[in-house]
Amino acid sequence: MKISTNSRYGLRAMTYLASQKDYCSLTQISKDEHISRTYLEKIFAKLKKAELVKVKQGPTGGYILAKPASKISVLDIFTVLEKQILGMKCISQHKCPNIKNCLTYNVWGQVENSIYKTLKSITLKSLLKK
Amino acid sequence: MKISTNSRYGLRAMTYLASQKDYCSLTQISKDEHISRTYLEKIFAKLKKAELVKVKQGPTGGYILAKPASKISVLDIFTVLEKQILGMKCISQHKCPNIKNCLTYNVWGQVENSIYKTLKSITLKSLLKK
DNA sequence: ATATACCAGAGTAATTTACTCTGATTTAAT
DNA sequence: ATTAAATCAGAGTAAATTACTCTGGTATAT
Repeated sequence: MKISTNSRYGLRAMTYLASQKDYCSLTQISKDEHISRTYLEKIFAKLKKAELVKVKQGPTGGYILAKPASKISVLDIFTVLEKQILGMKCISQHKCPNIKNCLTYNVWGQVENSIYKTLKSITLKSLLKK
Repeated sequence: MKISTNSRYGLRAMTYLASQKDYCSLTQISKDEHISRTYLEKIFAKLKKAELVKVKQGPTGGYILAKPASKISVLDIFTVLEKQILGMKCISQHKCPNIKNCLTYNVWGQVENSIYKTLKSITLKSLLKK
């Protein structure tokens, strides 16, 4: 069980943005965080669509948080970047034919819940305080 | 983020054992739970090594829980079958060179902790009560 | 005008997953 | 003792996923 590179990079990039005052270019984030720029582009396309960041194009442009760092949780970010926080087909798409009799089914819901709760409690601001 | 088939099958098989009084053969579990027998063999080799199940060989043999169902948690099972509950290299193997300055590092520990706590609180017995 | 940014989609190598196949070994019941 | 039913062990593999890159755009502030 692990968190995808997508989410991990996204979290790092968002934490980086939270630590900056002005717009940051992807090239800059790419250099400082050692993440491929083209890969960052994919990630930021999603973050933008979800309105977690704002864009300014052209020279001196880049990305900036769309909200205060205290209002953006890790859950907000992972929800956008992780296909599913806990991607069990039997939970998400009701794919398992035996779901009604499945004794283990409840486990996944409980685990998912506790992950949600934890991720929601961590904001970008709280990460900066370190 | 998802739990491996290994762990899911293992949990189902262990829950099955918990619901039975006597030794169960892998062929029987395989049929009832629709899991390939050879695949089950791999899983049970690990469960046996971890002393979560006991073996009786020969005809009428098979596997049985090594402890009461109330004393076996889902965490016990996943610890054996999941390579790592939350397999982030930066947590487990100290692979990241930037770990000391990493602001996001704490997130993984907190998530891991909450998963642990949840999995530990669920016993095989509690799953049967449904 | 143009440099510097973002946008978009196809492509891909490496890794991981979820198994199977084959054959040996052990042991309880007869 | 025989044998049938079980476990044990290790190599092999097809399919899916991951973690990217490559190419060629488009938008816009200076």
